[in-house]
Amino acid sequence: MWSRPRKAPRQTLTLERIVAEAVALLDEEGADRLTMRRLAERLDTGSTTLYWHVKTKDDVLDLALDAVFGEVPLPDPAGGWQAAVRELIGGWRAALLRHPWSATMLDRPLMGPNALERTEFLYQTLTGAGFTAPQAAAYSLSNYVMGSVVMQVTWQDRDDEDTGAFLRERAGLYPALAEHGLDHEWDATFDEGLGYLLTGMRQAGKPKTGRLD
Amino acid sequence: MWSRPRKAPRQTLTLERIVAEAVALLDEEGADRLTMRRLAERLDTGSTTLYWHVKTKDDVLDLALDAVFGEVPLPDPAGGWQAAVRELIGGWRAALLRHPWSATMLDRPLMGPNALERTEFLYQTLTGAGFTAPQAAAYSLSNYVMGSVVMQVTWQDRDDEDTGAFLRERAGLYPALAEHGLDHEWDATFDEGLGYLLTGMRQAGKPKTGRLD
DNA sequence: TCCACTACTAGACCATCGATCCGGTCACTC
DNA sequence: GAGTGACCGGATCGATGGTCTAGTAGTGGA
Repeated sequence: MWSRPRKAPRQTLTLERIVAEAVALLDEEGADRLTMRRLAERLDTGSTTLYWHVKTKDDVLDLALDAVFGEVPLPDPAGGWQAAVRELIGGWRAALLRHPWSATMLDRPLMGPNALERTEFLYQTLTGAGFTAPQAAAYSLSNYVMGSVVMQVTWQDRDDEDTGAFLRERAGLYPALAEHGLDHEWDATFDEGLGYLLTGMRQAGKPKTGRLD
Repeated sequence: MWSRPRKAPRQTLTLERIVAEAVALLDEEGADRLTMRRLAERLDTGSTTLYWHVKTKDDVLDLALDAVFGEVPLPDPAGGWQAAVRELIGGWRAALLRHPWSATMLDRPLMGPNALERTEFLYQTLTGAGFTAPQAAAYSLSNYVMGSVVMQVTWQDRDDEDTGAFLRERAGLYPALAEHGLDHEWDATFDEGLGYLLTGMRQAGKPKTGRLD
């Protein structure tokens, strides 16, 4: 998708409008309700027309997902690498949570310009902090956000009543889970886990470079 | 009479056979090639028949996914909590990677008995290690595995040629990414990130309980 | 011995989807 | 003012998830 050359625009229907409407539709109705027909209808056109601007439906999804990444603010690096990482990752998470459908789509290559820009920022922040091989750190951090969002989106809107009851019924089988796993303070838990990662990264880096704090 | 084919004996089609065949089909052809028709064909029956054993296709997927979790060995807790966690999480990752299609399905509630058993084990290991509130730790760890698998599955089979070329062409835009982000030693990187997490967890727990080592 | 009942199977069918074919229309350019 | 290429859409294709209808084979009861 990203490597294909862009067609010249004309007027009424533009790629931007398509993407914006796709995001709106996804926000309002969810991933499984996005069909080319429905999207076309909202844009007051025929489904065929969309295929002039876009090769497949997957293109629409790729573009919509990258639009979400575009909402992630790039932090000011002046506050130190850990603050920058926290801010970037936090914004990353917030943007994905604002558009819960995006969690279902993280299994596609994030090669859009917005996603790449954020990843590049992460790598630069980490190398700037003294990591000579920032890959593992960047990998851990992005894995952690992705996983967190997928997990939260999967569980938070499901009837907490239902899962709660389900697990409590089986408290005999899963005692620790039933006792500690039910109430979720998503934000706090996320921050705590991010803290673990940053602590570990600081520790691992220190002996080598002495700069990571 | 004698030329008539003997009708297959009773009990030919069981839920177990359906799930096993679904996993095999998913392994061989991938998630998007699993259709009820194809699955029925492989089981030498009609697609309708499947719906006697199963309510929807999602049921098949839920069962198949939980079957993958069933492959994750439960470690021996005797070696200490960190070894147990490493072993559980490593086996978790390995099982998912053996069935790459499973990465696409992590956005559904993992309420199967096999998945729950592993989660319970994780919670028990962590509480046994002295974590009074093991939720954040368990959350971090499972998020990390999930994210790692999704990331690796997304990227490793994609033509490394293509993404490599794509990024190198844009090395001006994404210098740090092009320099450090291309070669992947998946296993080592995963272990390193897991190390960060465990270090962070140890540090965080120590002052409170003094037992986490 | 017969009959009802359960477990199970299949073909035809429905609505819907992504995508394409083919036939247009409109705004520019030469 | 003819032509060209950007743009649009109705009809349609093949495939899918799922249901309806119509069974059949074996089992237990009377």
